[in-house]
Amino acid sequence: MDIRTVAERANVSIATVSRTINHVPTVNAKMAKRVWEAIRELNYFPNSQARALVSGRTRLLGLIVSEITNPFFPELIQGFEDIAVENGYEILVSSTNYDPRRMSLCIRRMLERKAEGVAVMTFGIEEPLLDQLAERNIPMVFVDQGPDRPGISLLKVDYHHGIRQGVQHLAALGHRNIAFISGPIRLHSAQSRVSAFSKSLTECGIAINQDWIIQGDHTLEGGITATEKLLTGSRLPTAVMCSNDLTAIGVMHKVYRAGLRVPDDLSIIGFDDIHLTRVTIPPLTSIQMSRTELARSAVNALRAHVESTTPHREYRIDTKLVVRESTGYPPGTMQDLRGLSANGEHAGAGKSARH
Amino acid sequence: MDIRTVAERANVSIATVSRTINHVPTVNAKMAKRVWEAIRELNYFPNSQARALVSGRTRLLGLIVSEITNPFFPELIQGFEDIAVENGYEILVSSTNYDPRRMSLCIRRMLERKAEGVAVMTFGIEEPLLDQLAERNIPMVFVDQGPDRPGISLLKVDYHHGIRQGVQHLAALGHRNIAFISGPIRLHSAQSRVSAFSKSLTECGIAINQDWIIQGDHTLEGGITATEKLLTGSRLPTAVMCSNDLTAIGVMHKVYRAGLRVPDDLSIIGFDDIHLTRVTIPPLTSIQMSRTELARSAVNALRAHVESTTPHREYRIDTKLVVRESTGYPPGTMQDLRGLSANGEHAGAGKSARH
DNA sequence: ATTCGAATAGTAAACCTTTTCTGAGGAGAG
DNA sequence: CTCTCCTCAGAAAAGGTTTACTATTCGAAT
Repeated sequence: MDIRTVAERANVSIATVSRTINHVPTVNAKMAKRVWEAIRELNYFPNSQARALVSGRTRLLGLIVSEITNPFFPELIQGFEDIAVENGYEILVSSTNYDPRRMSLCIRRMLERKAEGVAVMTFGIEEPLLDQLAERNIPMVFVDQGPDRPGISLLKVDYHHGIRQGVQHLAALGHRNIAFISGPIRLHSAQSRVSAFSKSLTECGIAINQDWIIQGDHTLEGGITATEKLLTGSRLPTAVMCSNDLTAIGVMHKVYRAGLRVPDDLSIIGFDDIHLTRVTIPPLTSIQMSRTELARSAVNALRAHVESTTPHREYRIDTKLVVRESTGYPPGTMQDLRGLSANGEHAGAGKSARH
Repeated sequence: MDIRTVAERANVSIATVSRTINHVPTVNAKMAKRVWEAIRELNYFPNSQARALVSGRTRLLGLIVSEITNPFFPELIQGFEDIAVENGYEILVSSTNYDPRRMSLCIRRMLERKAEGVAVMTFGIEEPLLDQLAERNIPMVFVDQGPDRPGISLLKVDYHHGIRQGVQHLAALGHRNIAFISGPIRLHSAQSRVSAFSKSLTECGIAINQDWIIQGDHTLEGGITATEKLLTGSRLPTAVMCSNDLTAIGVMHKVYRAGLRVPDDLSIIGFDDIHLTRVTIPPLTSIQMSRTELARSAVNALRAHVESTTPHREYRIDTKLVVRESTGYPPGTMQDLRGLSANGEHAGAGKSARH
């Protein structure tokens, strides 16, 4: 069943049917009504491939993420999809699993399916591969950094703001020995987070201990491994900041395994503020990077390029600290309060600090 | 740039190029080589819409899930994608968010994009809507139940096996007061899990207390709310089984908030065995339903229909108990052991039971 | 030498739309 | 009443591929 069937049924030409479907204003209201009726009766819907083939417009936005099993990304995908659909686009999601081979498959898929724009949310560097997209003038959005070309916009995340809040929060509680578990340092975003951390430490007058800056990989397991390294070190920090929440959850787990308590023995701060932070034990203090903002800006940027309405080169994304219960005073301070919390009441609740 | 450009460059007709690309055996090796070279030099790739339009084959498999932010689903999607790609298919994922309106959008998208087969992994009932797919003879896969028509396969999950193992495990530890937090009971799968639970209790000679069968909604919040209900009841169960892991994590959180300990005061068993169960505090005993199995069977079933090689009507999916540390003896028993674990060593590790 | 058949390249139709261009009909102006 | 202009429906081309059909070449069989 195709547009011709509808045309016959409504007693009009296929051109009229097409125009009706696409809401072209020059079609007579009476005829349009006949057409819509025929469409409903036949349960007709247009063939998107034929449509795309002739019009050159697929109304498809690509989204490349690194890992779909990291809860951060599904939340991002959800937002991206919602906003894309709101604007009449469909989305095509692909994940790289940090594998350059898969990255090139992703790109190929975007090309084959003729995505009109692609958001590259891998938080990393795969530029050489992405040249294929640039060559074909497909608008793109990157996070943090990207080639300076027309058709490319950047989502500039202000890591420093949130991370500084985190460090200040810890400093205010009395922490001076703060470790950082980074993401894979080949990722821009991971580097930016580390340097925002270092900078913030300096701002707070805290010395940087290189042994306490450990490379993780943004996974649960990475958090666990990094914590093992930290625990076997000569001196323990009193607080750990993590490059993402999954890492932080891994840290919490390992700390628990080691018989230590959060935040009594160690304060922990995550990054991303995924939904799960609300139910970890104790709930995780984290630096929020809004998925909705990220998604909205990405879609808007791509739309602006596609529909050639003055796109911006950069879109700013805020981060901010969300204090929960995984941060508290460093061990050895406030012994009076600590004594009080040793009864039936559970750890974090009684003594964790709130801003 | 199109197939014609390639043809000119390789000095052959477009038909030969097409045949080369599609590995049609009747093309002369020498020419094929020339064609491949031209393709590489031009960086050509075929237009998938044009291809699909004329051949009628999109090589696209649809996957409809209920919720992308529930970690179970990304794990499932990942598996589905991997196996689909292995077999030369691409996938089109859509989530319903338990909203019938979104479900019909999902279906429409599947139809418009001409998915060759659709796996409906919502674990629920939306059959009337899915008739549109059935009408057009699109092969489908459902979990547990589905209309009995040609072109439709079922993934029969053996809930009873895993859940019985769970109940037996609890019974062996001495539990007699076991609650169950179900999913939304309009879902087949949720119903099946409850009835498998009830049946298992009976098998173990444990009385069923209807007050302890509480409806949740497969979310963290649902787990928290259900636990609140449980806690305000006149009598507390000593163990809780949950219809999924997210619910269980919600329960653990609420139990922690209430100042109770897992498993000392309450044993908890989840369902699904998502990756996160390994790092909850304590690690969650859960009933495993393999995402890989589910994904593989779904893809295989769809392939069998599409490629019309004898598809099966049913594919069996196993479940099995994975014991971790959220289950232990009920409170009030084994006081001797309990006393021992009150020192620095952390709760679960010392006294939780392993099979 | 002629015919036949196999192998394989090329031609053209088909897939289903959108969109440009053409043309019909009606209204308004002279 | 005729002419012009405007509105809007229809015809037809275009988009990039696959594939059925046709054509060519070459070798083998008669």
